[in-house]
Amino acid sequence: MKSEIPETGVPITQPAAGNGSDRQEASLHGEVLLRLRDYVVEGNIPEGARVPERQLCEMLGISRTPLREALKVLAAEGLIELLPNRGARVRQLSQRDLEELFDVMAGLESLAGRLACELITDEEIAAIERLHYEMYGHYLHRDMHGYFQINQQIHESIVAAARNETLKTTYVNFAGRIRRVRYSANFARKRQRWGEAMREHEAILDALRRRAASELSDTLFQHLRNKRSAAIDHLAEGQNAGLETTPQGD
Amino acid sequence: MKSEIPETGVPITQPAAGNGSDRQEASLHGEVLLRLRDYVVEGNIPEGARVPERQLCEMLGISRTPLREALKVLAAEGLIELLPNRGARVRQLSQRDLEELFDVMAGLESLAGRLACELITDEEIAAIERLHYEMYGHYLHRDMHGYFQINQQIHESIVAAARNETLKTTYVNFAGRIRRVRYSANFARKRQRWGEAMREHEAILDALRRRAASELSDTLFQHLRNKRSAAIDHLAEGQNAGLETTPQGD
DNA sequence: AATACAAAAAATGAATGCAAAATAGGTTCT
DNA sequence: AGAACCTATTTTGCATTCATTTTTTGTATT
Repeated sequence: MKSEIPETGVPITQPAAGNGSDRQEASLHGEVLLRLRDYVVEGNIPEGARVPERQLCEMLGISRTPLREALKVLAAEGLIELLPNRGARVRQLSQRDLEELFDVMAGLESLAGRLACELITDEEIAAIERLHYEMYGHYLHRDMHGYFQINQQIHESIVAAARNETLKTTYVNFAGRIRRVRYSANFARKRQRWGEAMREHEAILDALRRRAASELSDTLFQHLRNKRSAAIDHLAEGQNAGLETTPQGD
Repeated sequence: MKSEIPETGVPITQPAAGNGSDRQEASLHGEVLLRLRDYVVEGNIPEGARVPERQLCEMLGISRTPLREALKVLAAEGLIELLPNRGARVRQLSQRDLEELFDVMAGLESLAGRLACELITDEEIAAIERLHYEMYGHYLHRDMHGYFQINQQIHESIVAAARNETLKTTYVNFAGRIRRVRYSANFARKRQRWGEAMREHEAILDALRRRAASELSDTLFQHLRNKRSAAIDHLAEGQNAGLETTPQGD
């Protein structure tokens, strides 16, 4: 097997019928775009692997026209790259690329926190506090999966509280790019970072309660920066060790 | 004239030949994308105007396939929107959309400033200082155009100093979305904001010299926030007064 | 005259077809 | 045997064609 994509394809038989997912998209192009984006984000295609259009068409059960449109969009989103006359391949992210991505994410969350301070309600803060304590429970039980999930919910809640759809969309886009790597490399937070991260989260909550915009902005940025270091370190180790990809991992 | 696009089209006769612009793009799709993006950003198509594919094809001298690919990408970039079976139209930005865009821009620049503090050289700071004094000259001479131009250069310099290509790309994308509106509405900074803006710029420079990351982040954000208010106010006035579009303005 | 309906025209979404480029495979030459 | 070259196959980029859907135009009815 020389970097061929695995065939996990379920053809798009019923474009807008009940297919488990709640999103509906009238056009074939849109459906293909959603499917293909997930497919790439979930790490089903090895990095840098060449992706013959034909094969994807068969996998999705469509012709090349809508597929190529979707590929162009995914390229614009930064998930894949299109080499002239040489097809699409999954974008290979260098360590530097990842650092950049993490920093932009940090900036976006930092912005989200700043904006959130302006209009967030007591109820929203209370909801985040509940999540925080729930997460603390997972921390005490050393339940990494649960912890990670709630952690993500907290960050999403802050972004939601910013009340800025443009920001949210951008945030989701970048999160997808990173998630691809996360899926592929299956990296998790280092155990030793846990306590630190919990303390940072408490500082975040504290600043949020006081609606201290600048302070929250700083705290969030620093928190994400620390995350970045842990992730990059872990990834570097994995790369050196020739880590195999684990598509379904989480 | 019922919102038809004006015909300013120069067909793409020589895809990669010396066409004034320094960018070269091998594929027809890429060329079309660049041309069309500029065309939209420069405000050549009225907001919300329907854009018949056929007409654009004739204007660019190509078939519908590469054009449609480009349209999909522009839609993904947020410049136009594609209504199912009803064609593409230039995305109409509500006042809320603009506020969101400005805030995201503010967040990105704020991030840029924060990152810039980490690695910016004395030479880069000196260059920005020179720009600052040049801008001050324009301010004294009440040369709004010159002022505006240098102002933009300063902000771009800060983004460049962040040494983050991902951030820069995102920044340019959002700047384009706003620029479209700027071109169309031809809004300029209010005179009364000038003095204020100059003082803010001095504070920015000051924080930059001291590499005070958090402070610079705050100052930049606040500066952009103030810009936002001025722009939104101006735009609201213009809309109420039924301001006509001035594509070539600047 | 205004509304409702129906047919025609046009525009969109997607599939197919075709030429050019790239890759693969085989052959020749050193 | 290995490198260079040439041919065949595959793949890509774009144009064209076809089927739907939308929009327009025309007609009939109240």
